[in-house]
Amino acid sequence: MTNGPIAAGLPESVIMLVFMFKHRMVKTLAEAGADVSVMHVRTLKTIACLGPSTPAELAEALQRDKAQITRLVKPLIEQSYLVKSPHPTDKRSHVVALTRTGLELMERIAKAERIILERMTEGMLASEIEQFNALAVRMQRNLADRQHPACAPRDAC
Amino acid sequence: MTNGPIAAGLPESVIMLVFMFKHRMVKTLAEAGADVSVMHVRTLKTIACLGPSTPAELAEALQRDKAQITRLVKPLIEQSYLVKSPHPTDKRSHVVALTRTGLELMERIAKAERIILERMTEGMLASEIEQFNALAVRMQRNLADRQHPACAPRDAC
DNA sequence: CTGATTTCGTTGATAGAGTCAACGATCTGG
DNA sequence: CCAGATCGTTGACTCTATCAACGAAATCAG
Repeated sequence: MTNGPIAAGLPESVIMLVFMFKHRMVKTLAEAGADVSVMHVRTLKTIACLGPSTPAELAEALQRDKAQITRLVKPLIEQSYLVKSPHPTDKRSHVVALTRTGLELMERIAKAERIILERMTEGMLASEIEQFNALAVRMQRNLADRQHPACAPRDAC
Repeated sequence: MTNGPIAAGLPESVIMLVFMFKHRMVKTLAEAGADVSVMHVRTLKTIACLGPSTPAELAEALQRDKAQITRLVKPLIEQSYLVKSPHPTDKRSHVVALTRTGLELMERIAKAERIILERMTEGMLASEIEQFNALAVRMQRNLADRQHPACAPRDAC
């Protein structure tokens, strides 16, 4: 029934990895003078990936509470990285889309993130990186709530 | 100079994986009636690994601010999972150690965590799990601050 | 030894991240 | 049309994280 011995350090190593990655991102963003947090960056990336989106769509894609989406999007609109337009068919809702400024910010961020990723994967084969990513996705899907269709596997962008 | 194309989804997949793992841990801990957070669990595990430790040692092992260690340890002492004893040679410091109650809690937590890990690694080969873990450790070390000796690679327990 | 500096853990302040409950507005199905 | 579901927002709260300042103790220089 089991998969044999499970590496006890598995959670630790990944938690630490993510912590360090976020840590570097925060520092890099601060140095770049971008007044956004890691979650703001993930929000922007998700919108770049999905196209103009409703808060509900972002909440599903990021697996976050809709309340948090509201609070993430607000400063991004204030800083003109996003624009809010009324939803075409549902007056309760609206869609947020990247502005030109938002796209420019994302380009700067992508450049910074690329440097971090290159350092992170230093000395690793492309095939190793690819496999690591694939395994992360598999485990993520294994942990997803199977009862809840919204948590079904999503394709990368 | 580069490693070729870097999977753009790498940060996303790992961030999401860690988020989901923590999410399950929080739920599991609540169900088990353990009034501790994920960081509390990591603190206990670190002490179990290192043995009786000073806050400074925990801060280094967990890569967290010493202030946060103070705040993590406090409720664990209040709940009698840890005991604080004076440091043998340094009157400024002290050591925290697991109590019998703390060890019992850790056993319960280990059992719960094992279930999560089995689900997470469902359908994966032991070799895949092992390799994933090894790659995570390598990337974590690549990101560690090389100037700062405290961030040097640590052996697992 | 003595004084200057450093280090130890604690505390306060602040910010980010995440969750839950409630609400008004709107949509939808009967 | 009306009852119930859904949308985004807000309030309140917890956990996580960081930085600066502090008293106490250790250490180092002279």
